[in-house]
Amino acid sequence: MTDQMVFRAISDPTRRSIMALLAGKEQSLNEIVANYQMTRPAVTKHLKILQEGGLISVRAQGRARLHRLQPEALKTVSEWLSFFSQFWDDKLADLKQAVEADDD
Amino acid sequence: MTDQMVFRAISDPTRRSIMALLAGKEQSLNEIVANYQMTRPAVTKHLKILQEGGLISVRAQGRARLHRLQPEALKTVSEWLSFFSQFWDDKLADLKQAVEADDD
DNA sequence: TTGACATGAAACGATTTGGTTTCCTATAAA
DNA sequence: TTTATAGGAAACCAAATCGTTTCATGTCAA
Repeated sequence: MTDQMVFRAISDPTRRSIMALLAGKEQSLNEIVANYQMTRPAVTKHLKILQEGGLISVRAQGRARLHRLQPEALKTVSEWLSFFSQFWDDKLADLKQAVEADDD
Repeated sequence: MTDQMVFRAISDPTRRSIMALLAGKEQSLNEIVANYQMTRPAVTKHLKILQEGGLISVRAQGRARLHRLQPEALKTVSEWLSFFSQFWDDKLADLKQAVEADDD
């Protein structure tokens, strides 16, 4: 579950769409598939890559497997971004730092 | 220069490394190449993809072509992230919104 | 204007990616 | 204990990705 796996996971539009879909509630494979025109195995592969990036978790419930978003994995991206954000918006970067320092 | 091009551009570790390299100062192709073990044409291709994502700009100076980071393009990623950040850190998301609202 | 240097362009190749079809397994319900 | 349903796995394919080598072009300096 390296940093690279996260960046890889979010690079595909279908996967970002699935993340948005799961933001509301956990969903089974078939529920997710219903939102796309691709086949079930194709979606399964996207879910596997999201899982490898730590962006979703899966739990079995009977014969269904429920997929849940794990947004904390996006902190990797957030931290990477914050380095560059100073170049476009110092004010925001400073505030962000302050908040994060306050949290820890 | 769609959103997808930005996500594509940052998905490769070499390209993220080049971005960090250019954060300090603009650099010529050969200067950039000196930092990697791959050939010049390989780096050229990475630079092209970064350009397509709007993440760098290029200007000619004599026979050199200077590459400069355009970090504003990362706002696309930042905005995408902010949607999910509410799920892991409401406080930070709120502050961020407040700052951005103040800026506009 | 010749030579050196910075870059561009084209052709090629191995691997990864994103999709498919087909078949198999496991669980719930009748 | 069948049967329908949810999902997994394997084999395959086209296109994209990331790299290479080779050759061409443009610009500066002597």
